[in-house]
Amino acid sequence: MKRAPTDPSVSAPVAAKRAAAARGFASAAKPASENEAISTRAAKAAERRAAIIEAALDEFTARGFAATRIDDVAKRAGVAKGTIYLHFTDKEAMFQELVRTALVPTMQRLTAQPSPGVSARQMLEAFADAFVNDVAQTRRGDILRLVMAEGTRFPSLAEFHYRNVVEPGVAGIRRILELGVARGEISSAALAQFPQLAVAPVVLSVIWQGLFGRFAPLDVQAMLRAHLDLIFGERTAS
Amino acid sequence: MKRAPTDPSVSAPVAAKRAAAARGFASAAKPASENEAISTRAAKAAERRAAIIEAALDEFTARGFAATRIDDVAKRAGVAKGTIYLHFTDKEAMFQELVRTALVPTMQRLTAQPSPGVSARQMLEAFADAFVNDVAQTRRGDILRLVMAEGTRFPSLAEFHYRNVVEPGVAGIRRILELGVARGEISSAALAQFPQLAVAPVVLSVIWQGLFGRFAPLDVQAMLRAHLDLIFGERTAS
Amino acid sequence: MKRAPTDPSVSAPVAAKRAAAARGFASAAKPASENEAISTRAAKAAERRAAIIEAALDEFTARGFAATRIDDVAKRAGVAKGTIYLHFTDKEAMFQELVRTALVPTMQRLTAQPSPGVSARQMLEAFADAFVNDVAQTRRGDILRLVMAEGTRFPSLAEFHYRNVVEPGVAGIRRILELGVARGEISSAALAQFPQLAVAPVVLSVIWQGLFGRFAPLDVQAMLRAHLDLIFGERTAS
Amino acid sequence: MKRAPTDPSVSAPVAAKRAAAARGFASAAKPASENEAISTRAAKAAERRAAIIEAALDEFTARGFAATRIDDVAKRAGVAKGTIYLHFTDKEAMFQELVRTALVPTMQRLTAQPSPGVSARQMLEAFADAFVNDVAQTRRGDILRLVMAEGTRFPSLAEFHYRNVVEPGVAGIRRILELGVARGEISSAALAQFPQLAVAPVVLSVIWQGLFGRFAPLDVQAMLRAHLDLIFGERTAS
DNA sequence: AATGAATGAGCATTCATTCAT
DNA sequence: AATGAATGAATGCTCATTCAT
Repeated sequence: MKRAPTDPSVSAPVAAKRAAAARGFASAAKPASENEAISTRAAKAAERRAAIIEAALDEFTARGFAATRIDDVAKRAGVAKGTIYLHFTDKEAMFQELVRTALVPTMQRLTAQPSPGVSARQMLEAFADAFVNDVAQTRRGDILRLVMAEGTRFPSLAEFHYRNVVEPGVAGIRRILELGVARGEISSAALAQFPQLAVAPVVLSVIWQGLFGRFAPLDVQAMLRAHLDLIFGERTAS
Repeated sequence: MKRAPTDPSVSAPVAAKRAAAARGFASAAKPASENEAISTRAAKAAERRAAIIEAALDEFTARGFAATRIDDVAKRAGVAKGTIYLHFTDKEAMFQELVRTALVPTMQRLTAQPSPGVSARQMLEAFADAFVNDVAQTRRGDILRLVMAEGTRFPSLAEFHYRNVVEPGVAGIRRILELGVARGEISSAALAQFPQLAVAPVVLSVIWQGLFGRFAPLDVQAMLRAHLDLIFGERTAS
Repeated sequence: MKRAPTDPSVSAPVAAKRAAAARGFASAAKPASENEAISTRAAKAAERRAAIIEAALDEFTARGFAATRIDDVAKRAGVAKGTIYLHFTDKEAMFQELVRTALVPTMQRLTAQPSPGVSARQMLEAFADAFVNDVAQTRRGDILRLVMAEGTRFPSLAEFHYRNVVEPGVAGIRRILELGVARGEISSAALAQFPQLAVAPVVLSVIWQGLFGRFAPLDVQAMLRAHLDLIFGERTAS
Repeated sequence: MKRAPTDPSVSAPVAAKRAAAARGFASAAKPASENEAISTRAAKAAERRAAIIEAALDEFTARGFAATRIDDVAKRAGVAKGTIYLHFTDKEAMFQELVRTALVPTMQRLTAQPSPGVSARQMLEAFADAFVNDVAQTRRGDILRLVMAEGTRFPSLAEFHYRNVVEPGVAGIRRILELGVARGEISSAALAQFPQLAVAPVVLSVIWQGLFGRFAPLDVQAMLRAHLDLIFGERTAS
């Protein structure tokens, strides 16, 4: 099994710059210093940390936990190997810390409070669209895949995601489904008992694209729409 | 990440014996000699090979490819390390060889020819039952999970499974769905366009049980039944 | 360093046959049984032993001691690995036994009694010709090279060759040189003190051809003749 | 073949110190900093590299390429195994790199421009003396032996030495011989056609001392002098 | 804080030797 | 005697982690 560079087009320093501007993932670490010109020690440290996180995610999603080398993460982040250990106690801590925080905000947004006057179908459509736009087509999809792939080896990680991503997500979906049943939009009461059924195509799409996307890509959006038709009992034209 | 024995209750010799009786995986290698007492060289070799396969599957499913040590496979199989290299050229060949062949026969059986006079619902029910009995509750479920987890790192493996497991499986399901639509059992024509929707809960269940089964087990059978109700438009009692 | 087959054109069975007919090296082992048709156990064993010796020499000269694999010797000899251990206690014993006996008879012939009425020059010419024909152009040259290459690591082997090949050889040459001096053929008396000087070009040629022969072959015969001219004080035409 | 320490009298730290003072081999790496007390990172690295080179030469010359263990080189150099891989990509690269550079400067000096007003005999005498002092009696002699022993297995190494050591050396000797012929010092014109004849005793001495030096040492200096007498046609007193 | 050279435990693979058949 | 499957010690190389600068 040869080892290939994850992204040879990105040189280390460029990667560092790009990483410094990482959206979302490490925003908490960089307190948006009052002035861009001001570059305090703390700001620099935050930048570095963000670069490391960015690089680590790239490597971990591309290679998995075991096959990722700290050396490569460091190179990609544009820092020295030792620097990583100033931010993370060890490789596993880095992995778990990164993967833990990477999805929570997104999932919280995805399963946010439904607006009152909206139909269940519209809610699920919004959810599906958000998933396609914010997860399936971004690096978050890779992270989701990573959690599924490595979760078995990191029980605490799996449980963390269950508590913070899956459970709330399923609960949110269930609320929507119950609303749909209550309003008569959905005829199958069993669906609310297994909200997983509503999410299953999302899980499948993540796996599918990761394994087969290269040669047999799936039109996730269309599939999710067909799924909603199924749930809401609408007969689609053949 | 501390390394723990995958199954400390099984001593090496016992493992070897158990392996000798391995169901399915290496059956081709042991031609069921006329008499059990007969123990030819070939039979012994087949036994050993079966033991290695068994052990390797245990270790690979428990730890993943990278974290599995040949030494542990050997110990678990009750053979010396060198013996493994009499049967497989290297670790990766062993991994791919095992995982490639492990699912194909089962999947072929699962998606076999539907009996003529049977309803689409019955067919899918049979499929769901077979999956629960032969995959979800056996080691094949672990292997399926393993393919999902490592497939990204082994493109040829992913493609092999696509061609030999996924594509035929999806095609089989599609035929059933089309039959259902033709017979009026299924109202949603879009389903036949995305047979993946019919299989999605199966994929979800594999992932779910692998990650969360320990603390939040899923009643896969019940879920699949609910899913069929959804597909066939039957309103289940709440 | 990739490992390449020493002689891919020779298949194992053919090699065995050819080995069975090995000239010289193992003749002592095959007592020329009364009748060729008779193939006693002993004769078969001798044949096998000869095949092993032949194969071992091929491999050892091609790869050196450390890089030669018993497995390859067995394959080349057309016998099973275990069979080798019926004839030799271990790899080193095989190596030493082979290399020890391979040169002695030849060297004895090369330094045999000088015919009485022959000039010193003629004697040395005969020696040079014999060396070129029987050593430089045959596998014995490889063996000589092998001894030079591995001798440092096998002190007893080096000493054996000193006692049985070098010492007698040098003594023989010295006798010839003294004869030449006594007869007035040779003017330099110092030569007889260092008979090694007379043999030095022979040693050089073995090394040279082994290392550089591929791209810078040496005309050994011509060089040896020039050397004789030097020794016997004849001025060669430019 | 029992494995014995090459030089048990030298403890690791001592070896490192000694290596730091290695003559010639790694001189380029240590830029002779202004003050001996100054110990920059670069200097330390150079020291380490020199220690590794020294140790590796010891081991390689004592055991040959295949039988040398990286572990032993590391121990002897007083560094950890991994450190070696910071300086050389792998064992073969280390071997070739060391052996390639070890002889070139010496050989260049040996075959340097002859002073104009000097006789051919004096030139060859200077060459012989330099060889005895700088090669035969130093570790360079071992390296030369090593090249002869392993050259067959490393064609590129053999060719490198041919181009950089042998070819220029032979050319230099040839020039001297031609000068001698032109001046009437040398009567045999054939000698200039085979300058190898002038070097042959040098080659023989390297081999001889390596194989038989322990129990039958050769007075190389005297032999080379006798050889010069032979070349220049002087009759030595018996 | 940052660096990156140094460390050494860890692991895949090889191969001489043994021994049951 | 002959076989070749099985063994397991040996060894090259990797890479997470440490620490002197």
